Amino acid sequence: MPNEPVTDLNGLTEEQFLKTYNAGSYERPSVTVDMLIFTVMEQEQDNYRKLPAKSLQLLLIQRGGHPFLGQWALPGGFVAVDESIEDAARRELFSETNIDNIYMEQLYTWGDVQRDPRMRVISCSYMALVDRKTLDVQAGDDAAAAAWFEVSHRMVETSRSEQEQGIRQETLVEITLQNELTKLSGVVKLTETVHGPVRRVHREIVQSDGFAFDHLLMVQYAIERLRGKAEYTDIVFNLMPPLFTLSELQRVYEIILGKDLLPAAFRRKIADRVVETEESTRDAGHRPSKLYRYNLGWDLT
Amino acid sequence: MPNEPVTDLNGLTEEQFLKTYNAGSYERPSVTVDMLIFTVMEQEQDNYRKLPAKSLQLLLIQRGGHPFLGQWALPGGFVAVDESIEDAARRELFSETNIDNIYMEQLYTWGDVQRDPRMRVISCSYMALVDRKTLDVQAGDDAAAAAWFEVSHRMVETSRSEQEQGIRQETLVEITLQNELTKLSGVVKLTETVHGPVRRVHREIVQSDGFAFDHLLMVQYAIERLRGKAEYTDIVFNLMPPLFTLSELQRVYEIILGKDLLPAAFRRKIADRVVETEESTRDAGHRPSKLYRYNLGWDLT
DNA sequence: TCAATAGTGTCTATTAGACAGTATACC
DNA sequence: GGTATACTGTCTAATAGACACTATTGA
Repeated sequence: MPNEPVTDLNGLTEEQFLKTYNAGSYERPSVTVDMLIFTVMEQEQDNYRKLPAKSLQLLLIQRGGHPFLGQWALPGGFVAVDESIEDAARRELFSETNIDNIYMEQLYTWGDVQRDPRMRVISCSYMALVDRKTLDVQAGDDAAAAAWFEVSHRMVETSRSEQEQGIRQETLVEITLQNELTKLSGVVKLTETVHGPVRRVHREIVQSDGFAFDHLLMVQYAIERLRGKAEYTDIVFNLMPPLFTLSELQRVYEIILGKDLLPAAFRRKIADRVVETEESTRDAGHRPSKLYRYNLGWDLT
Repeated sequence: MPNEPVTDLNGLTEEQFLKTYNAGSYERPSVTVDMLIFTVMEQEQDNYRKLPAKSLQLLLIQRGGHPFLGQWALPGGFVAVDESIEDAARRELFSETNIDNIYMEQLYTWGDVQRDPRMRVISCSYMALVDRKTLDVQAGDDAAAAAWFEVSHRMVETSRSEQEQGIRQETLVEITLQNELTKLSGVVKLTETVHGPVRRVHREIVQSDGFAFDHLLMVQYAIERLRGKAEYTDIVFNLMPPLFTLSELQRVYEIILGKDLLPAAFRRKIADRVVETEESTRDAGHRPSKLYRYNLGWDLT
């Protein structure tokens, strides 16, 4: 006994409605994805004894056309109408790295009206984390002017003012991206207003040298998120190779958190996220170190 | 001494390029915002001594046309081409609540191809938190079929399987929204896969009774985020009136976190986020309670 | 007086921070 | 042997959990 189908004010059933539906021709924004692909690289060491220094790296692409010709931008592209946003992001990610199964998460959707001088473009940003060793197997590849840049950032100034309605705090964050050939830098102003319990953060580019679009904001946001998540998730392990020493792991945490950690406390804390293997490092100018791997599902029931 | 302007392969400067730029006429998705507006309400109490019970509430709107005619959906609307996403969200928020300066944060952007049966629609979801007392001043207003629903959710089943490549864990979350007139319920399946350190979460509606579109997923996601943020931010204070007792505050935390807290420990923890006032409650059938207000900028330098 | 909530003191368990001290390969 | 890193033991400080206890109002 079939139900009577629901009809709307025009007496149409849902099926009839959809058949005759006309999407209209009003103006729509374009939608893109922008990828923040991070990895950790080791620098060469002169002293055979010392461990190689590590640094956080970000993949950028040099623009070959207007606007922002010659400047550096995040890899990305348009989302097709018959493709989900996540699929578009994975497509871009794969085309840059040639690897599958990379950690990726949606970060934020940037929707200011004037963020692209050509037309209205809304951009959904994704952060991806890759282990450099896996990446080495097959990298470089196509993407003409893609390059890795060492990421560094620091707070250069903070000012605070109390107003009738609340508090306003401004922080300037200087972000530098550099490699052997190029050095890019810019400053993002974070304005935090507290009005009652309502906190609002506003980001603004106050100085930018070589960055296309609003991508500097995305970089700042991504670093902030990476830092935050490093403290309460296992996100950092996505930057590690399958086998690693606890010192290496600690270095990566230190780079991301921007502070030194005490070995004893660090080891205690990550003890159950990690499994010791039989293998160890060799040929270092010092005591060898046990290699560990990530403990799959340590936190699941 | 002006720099030589950069020209592209066609010999155009950026200015010339933008003047002649043609956005093309390929198909674009529509972009909407969907608002998750939460508040906390008090139920009437029969026993004059007892404190009124509180519950988390979400604002929904009953659809007056196809598709999903008669079902309930999150308030929302299209983002105009000359309006930022955030402006669109604030516009929607204001049109539902008639108040300004409400806490609002971007949650997630939903981009599956088939999420709207009419056409390709990408939706950016925002969560807003309002104190019910402020809201009472002027609410109800226009929005024909808007109504508050009590939100409850519980895990109904968890299963776990180990595969060659990693671990897969499925959790069913039952979400119920109800008020005096209507009871909606649905089940969301969360699939968490761990493959190496790469964790991925997939959400899927497995049963839905009265919810339009994929809005049940948004509700589940928002609850998860609210819970998470309650633990490490002051987000909860956005649900409180300007003056509140510590017991009231504790109840709201308990509702959101889904567990009971010990008064002594709770008071210690929030002690410096809060300022005692001269006022206290009266006419309760028991010892009166000091009223507190949020301590603006307690964490800023 | 008593029901119901408000609020405090204190013991214990757990976790984080600090730092000294031992261990070990390789040139 | 000396250098640079690997790793552990233990004291202390800070924080969270548990729970008993006292305080205060209005019907």
